[in-house]
Amino acid sequence: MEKAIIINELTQGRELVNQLKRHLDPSTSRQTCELLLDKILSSYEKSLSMLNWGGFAGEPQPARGSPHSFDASNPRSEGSDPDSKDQCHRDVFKKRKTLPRWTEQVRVCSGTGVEGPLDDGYSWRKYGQKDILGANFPRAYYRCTHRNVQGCLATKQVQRSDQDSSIFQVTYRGRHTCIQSSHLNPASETQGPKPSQDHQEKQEQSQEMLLNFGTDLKVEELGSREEIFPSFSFPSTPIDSENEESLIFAEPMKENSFMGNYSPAFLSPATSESNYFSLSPCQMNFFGMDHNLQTSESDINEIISAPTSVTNSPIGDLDFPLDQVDFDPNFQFDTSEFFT
DNA sequence: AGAATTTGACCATG
DNA sequence: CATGGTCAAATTCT
Repeated sequence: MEKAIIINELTQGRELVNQLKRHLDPSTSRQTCELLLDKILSSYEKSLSMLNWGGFAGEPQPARGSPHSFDASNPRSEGSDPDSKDQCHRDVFKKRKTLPRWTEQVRVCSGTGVEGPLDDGYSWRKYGQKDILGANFPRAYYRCTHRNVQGCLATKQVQRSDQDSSIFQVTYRGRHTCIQSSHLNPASETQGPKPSQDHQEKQEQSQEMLLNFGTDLKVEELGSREEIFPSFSFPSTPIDSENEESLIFAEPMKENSFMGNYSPAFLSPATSESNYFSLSPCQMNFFGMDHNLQTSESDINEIISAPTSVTNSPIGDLDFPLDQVDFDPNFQFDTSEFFT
């Protein structure tokens, strides 16, 4: 498993080098080249760190959702009693706090200029939209379509970037506990749902995403950064400083037949958005999975008071802040210029 | 008809 | 009180 990931990383590094090679002409901005170099370095760093520690420094995805009870997760059940409504509200927010949260920057580039809904392989249902202070574009709120059916608590927010309207910042919250009916893998179904299947499932997801992107939108993952650190699990870490993840492009290797000729649509820090549009539709779909997801528990009491997942799962619950220890301390965050 | 989206109102939080 | 997040009725879409 880890071997495959490392191979992924290294292969990406090779591809990036190839890309850089193609960029070696005067027309390409030095910035772009440096960006590629950063990515290449990140790829190698990641691989090395994985080899060094024998384990995966950061989980590619957090564990599947903790077994919150469905009832609790569905506060709105046509509540006729206003009092209970308030109570439920509180529950909702409590839950929210305990959910892992991470953000990804996604660039949507389509030849026709149609910025469509970002399809990340899950089915989302929009439940709100809000104008955000200081932002040119409203923020859209989505939750998993299967929330009511399966109690899946995953939500996401999509915020279009002010500077580059082709960039969306997607903030995910909570993980999918639902089963995507679109692709029920019979092989894995027979094994039953086990916590240890997370990697596999996530990989399926990303593959599916790739397929979706291939036929529909071209989406690039630009990067991601973790937002929140609870204060207690990592006292020695400067909490105020944000940790920025380098760009990791972990597309599944098996279906990369289209990999040969992707265009240099590789972006470009927010400074050079204009020439990006001049490019023809992306020929390459890169999808980067975030390898440094962390949970964001802000209330220790809640963690302690919700030990169900810990006791139920032999593997342990990655919702638990301990998995921040997995955060690779030696990893270099050298792509900070990437973000505004 | 049922599902999804829109949109103003409501609520918690700082 | 301003702001961000969510609800839910109304509306649109399939």
